Formats: sequence, structure tokens, C-alpha cells
Amino acid sequence: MDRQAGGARATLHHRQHRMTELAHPDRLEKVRRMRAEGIDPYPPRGVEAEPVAELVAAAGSREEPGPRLGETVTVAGRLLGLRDFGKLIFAPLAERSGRIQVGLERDRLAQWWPRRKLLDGGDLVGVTGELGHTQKGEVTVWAQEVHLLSKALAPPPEKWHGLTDKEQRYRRRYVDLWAGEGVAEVFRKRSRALSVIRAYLEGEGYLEVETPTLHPLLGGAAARPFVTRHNALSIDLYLRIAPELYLKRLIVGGMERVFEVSRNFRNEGLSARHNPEFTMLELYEAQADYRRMMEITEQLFERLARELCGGTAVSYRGREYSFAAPFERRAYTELFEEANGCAFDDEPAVRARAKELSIEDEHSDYWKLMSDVFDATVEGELDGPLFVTGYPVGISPLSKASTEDPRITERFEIFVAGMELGNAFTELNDPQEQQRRFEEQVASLDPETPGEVDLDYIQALEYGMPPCGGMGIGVDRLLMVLCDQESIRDVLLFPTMKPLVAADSD
RNA sequence: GGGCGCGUAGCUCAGUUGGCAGAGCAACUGGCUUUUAACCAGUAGGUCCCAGGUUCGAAACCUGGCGCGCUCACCA
Repeated sequence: MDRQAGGARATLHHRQHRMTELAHPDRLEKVRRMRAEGIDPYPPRGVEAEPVAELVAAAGSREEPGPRLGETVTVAGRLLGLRDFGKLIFAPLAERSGRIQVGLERDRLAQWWPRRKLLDGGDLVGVTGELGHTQKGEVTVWAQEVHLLSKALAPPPEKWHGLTDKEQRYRRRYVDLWAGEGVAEVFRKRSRALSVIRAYLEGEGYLEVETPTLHPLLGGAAARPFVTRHNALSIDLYLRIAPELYLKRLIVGGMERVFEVSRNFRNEGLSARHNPEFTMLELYEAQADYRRMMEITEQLFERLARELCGGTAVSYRGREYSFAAPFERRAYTELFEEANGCAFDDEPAVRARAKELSIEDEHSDYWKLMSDVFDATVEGELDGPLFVTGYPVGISPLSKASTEDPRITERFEIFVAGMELGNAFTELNDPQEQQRRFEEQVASLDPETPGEVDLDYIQALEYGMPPCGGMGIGVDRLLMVLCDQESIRDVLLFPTMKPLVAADSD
């Protein structure tokens, strides 16, 4: 016990020591010298600068000069490194639109020149000068004025590897974003994807809404929740695991076409495909059904691929996926039978199969077990984009049953590269049937199903919900595919990490 | 929680059979007006994750711990 405590203390001390050393002594000395000379290393105002990508385009090449070659321009950004030739220094400057080279010549900067040694890689500067080229044809701003905008005390990481330690990349995303190849691009794409989604749905007559994140009851999915406390009300609240039941209340309310970009929270394990908080797009449309949801999925996926990947061919982990509509459809029941040699509702056969696959019957709930068998034998093999249709009623408590086969529902999930990217169905709007299914869930004692029936939701249905189609799309996972990233953490700016020093460890 | 792997300079990494702690980049000093990971010469920089153990001698071997990654389980 004592040894453990001692070890923990040593680790703590080690980490804090390292963190203070991020500020480099030489750079601290330069800051002192600047202040002594009356130079503010952290001036309050920036400079008015142009996006460098536009300047690079407008400079043209040496052979074919662009319209703005020779103009005096101002750029601002981070100096990634300094290549010093004595009376000439080249430095790449990075900002939001891209990179441009800055050329610092003694002859053009007579007054500033003695201060060049105060400059370091990583510093933020504003540079005014002539837009031109070097002998090798690189577009360069030949500086006439240099303004330090913010002194970097911490040196940038090694210049051609950047940060490679994944933990360091996620923890210090503020470095990774400019030091890591392609990192900023992923998050520009993420932003564009959300714009495309909003533009598409608004074009379809949808209204974007915001429903509560703090829920008094669990519902809309099966997952372990985060619990929090409201002091004034003296009640526990859950961080939402899904916005579904609130959005459907809005359909009852006559809003008819609504969507929400919802941050959901599930208190479960972390993996390459799971983060405790993740973004879900949920949408609901009155007078629509699951077939309309397929249409929306196809249109949205195709549009996103065109906007983000330049076409409908999407390359993910070395394989190509066609995002051109229509997508393939397969029935859940058929896929189940092909993979397992028995019908999904042949309980003795499925139980035997589960034993073969050493899948444990944890909740003594047959439908959960059957679903586990499906996940183990079918899901990972689905290349897609593929709609798996007709999920069994027993694992679809919020879906309307099929009119042709009462054992299954009007529901589908969309798969790409073995990953579930979305889940949609014709919404169950019969309040009595919904209450019956909720009561079954409560009776199951599964820790991941609601502990009590959401009577307010039943009451909403009692006022009458029109026929309705609804869908949830895992935005992060969809972006993994569109940006060709292997881990969900690579499409999240700040993925959930264990704190360096655990505040509460027992 | 299980399995596998990793932990050495600010960063990226070597370190042979157990025998003086190493390189490149970054930093510092000097040189250089066209580089693209500039180049040349020099200097400085270490809790080898922590604690025990084996040994004449441990960064290396053993035990325990800590941290992280991958993976499996979990995640309708």
C-alpha cells in the first residue's frame, strides 16, 4: 500500500516537472530581452492579413505570373521553422487557409535585422512585403516589415515527424493541428459535412431543433448512462443517450420535419469506434416511413461523398466503396440464416449456435442473445454501403411491425466497412403497443434498458403521432469513412482521455 | 477485465553477450543571399517510467507497480 502511494507520488512529481519545462529557457530569456528593449512579446492587436491560399493562387508561377505578383501584401500566422543563410532567412508560415513562404532579407529589413535572433520557430508573426517568387519558383512574401504577434515559449515538435505518439497528438491537439500532416484537413471536412447535412435537410423542409441534454428518464436507446445531480431540484438527471423520444414529441406537436445534431453520452468502453460522447444526427419526418429514410440516406451519403471526396468513389482503409445511389439491400432474416444455418426465431437452434460461438447469455433475454449472434457472425463482414432491413420486433422496441410479417419491423441499419453508420425505422405510433413494449423492457431487468416506463411519452402518443419515419446517423463514424481515418479519435478534436493525474483513483 | 507491445535528451529513435549514455532534428555559438527535412564547424542538453531484487557491475536480466498503445471482451 505504501509502495503504491510512493509510486503514484513519484509519477505525479515527474509529470509536473516535465510540464513546466515545456517553456524553453532560451525563449524565456528572449522574452526578457524584448521587454527590456520595449518590445511587447504579446501585443494586444493583430494585423489585417489576407488568406495565404488566395495569395499563392494569385501569385502564379515564374513562367506565368499571376495578377497580384509584385503587390505589397500582409500575411499572419505561425512560423514553422527558420532556414537561416546569414543575410537571408526562409521560413514557411502556416495559417488557416494553408502555407506560404516568407523571405527575410537583410537588405530589405535594415532596421529589423538586428532583432532576427529574437525570432524562433513556432512564433506567431505578421509580415508585410512584396509577393514574389524565389529562383526555384516558390511563392514568397519578401518581407519589408515583421511584427511579432505572440512569442512561442514552447518549441515546436520535431520538424518532419511532428507528433507521432497518438496520446500526445490527442492531448496536444493544439500542436497536432498545425504540426500534423492532414490533421487540420479532417476537421475542415468535418465542418463542411455538417454544412452539407444542414443545407440538404433544410432543402427538404426540415427544421433544426435543440432538445434537452439532461434527461430525467432514459430512453431512445439501450446504453449505460452518465448520471449527474441537479442541486436545486434535488434530483438525479441522465446525460442523454439519444434524443429520439423528445424529437418524436415534436412530431406530435406538429413540427412534422425536424432534425437535431445531438451530442450523446454513453457510459461504456472506449475503442476505435466508440467515444463516450459522440455526435448523432437524428431526423424525423411525418407522413414518411423507413423507405423514405433509405432515400434520404442515399441522397445524403452521395452528396457528402461528392462534396468531401470529390466523387462517389470513397476510399477507406485501402478499399473502395461506391456511395452512388441506390445502395444494396439485404434482409436481416436472410443474412442471419445464411450465416448461422437456422432461422432467427428458432430459439433452440440459435441458443445452440450461441454456445458454439461461446456467446454468453448474460441477460437471459432471447432477443438480445439472437442479436449478439447476428453481430458476431454477420455485421463485421458487411462491406456496403448496404441496408440491412427487417430487424426482429424483439430488438426494436420503438419500430412499427411489418404488415407482412409480424415477427419483424419496418426498420433498417446502414453499414459501411463493417460499421453500423445509421439506424432508421417507421416509428411506432400506437400508444398501447408502445406501452406494452416499454413494460416488457422494464420487466427484463437488463441494466441497459429503462427502469421505468416513460409515461409522458406514452401520453404524447395518446394525442396522436402521424405516420412517421425517423433515423439516426453516427456522424463521427460516417466521417471516419469519408476522411479515411481508422479511429473515431481521429475525427474528434478532443477525444475523451484519461487525465494525466487521476483526481479520483481507487 | 484478459492477451500482446511500448516507456532512453524538448521531438523522432538507436543502444550488440550485462561493461564509460548515443544519433538525427530542435536549442545555443560561429560561417553562409535562393532554401524547401538547407548546408558546414562547434557547444550544451539525461530521474534510461517508479520501487525492489540478481550481479564485481543493470538502460538491458528477474519481481512488483505506474502510464500509454493495439487487440479481445463490453458497446441492441
